Amino acid sequence: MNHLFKALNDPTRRQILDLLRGGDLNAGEIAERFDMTKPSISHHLDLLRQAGLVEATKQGQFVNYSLNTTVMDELLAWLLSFQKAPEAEKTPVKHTP
Amino acid sequence: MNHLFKALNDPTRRQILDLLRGGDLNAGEIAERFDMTKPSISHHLDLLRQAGLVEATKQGQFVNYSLNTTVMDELLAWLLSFQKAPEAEKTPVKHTP
DNA sequence: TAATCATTTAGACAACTATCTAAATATATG
DNA sequence: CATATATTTAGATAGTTGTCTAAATGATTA
Repeated sequence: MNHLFKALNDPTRRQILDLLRGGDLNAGEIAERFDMTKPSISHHLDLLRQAGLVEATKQGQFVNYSLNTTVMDELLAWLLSFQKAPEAEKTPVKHTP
Repeated sequence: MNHLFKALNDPTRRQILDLLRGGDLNAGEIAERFDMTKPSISHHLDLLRQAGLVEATKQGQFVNYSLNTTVMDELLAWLLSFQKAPEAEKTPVKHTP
């Protein structure tokens, strides 16, 4: 999960993911929405792609980026496994009937 | 969520969280389980504490560390919001009745 | 083919991070 | 009080990361 955590550990990259929820965009359209140069955005997109969070498909001159959220499943499972009460209660508690 | 993502973006820190699921441990007990110096572990514990993922309580000579998973809720919600289908289907599909 | 547009690659640089050793602080105990 | 134990703080260093500019690649169009 290293690549995934690394990819998510940046506000710009998380914003890109949020952006793509509205539908696919190409690299230029994504870059337009940030106050950052295109090479920088290209680098972020590369890290997202390495993590499997986005898929890049060349369409003529353009490169289309689309979300792939299946990669989040493992992380989701890990997080959820923390949520369920793992320990027995230490003091007796009246349960709802 | 920056502190949270930063805290989770390290294998040692994630291992510490996994360790603490088995119950509270003090700093020394945690350090014992890693091939790393105590100051390094202390630093990792500090970052986990900053993110709110663990709580440190001094008990005499020792410092007890315990999990606090409530901080994960926001992240969990964000991840889950990606899972639900956001778009209408593009081709008609027979729904289960 | 030449010119233009979209995107990425290369290289540089400042800032941040993980780790270490040495020292400091705090608590317990003879 | 003096010594030992637990933990953190300080400072140093190598490696990583985010960003930029300049150049390269690839596709479209005059």
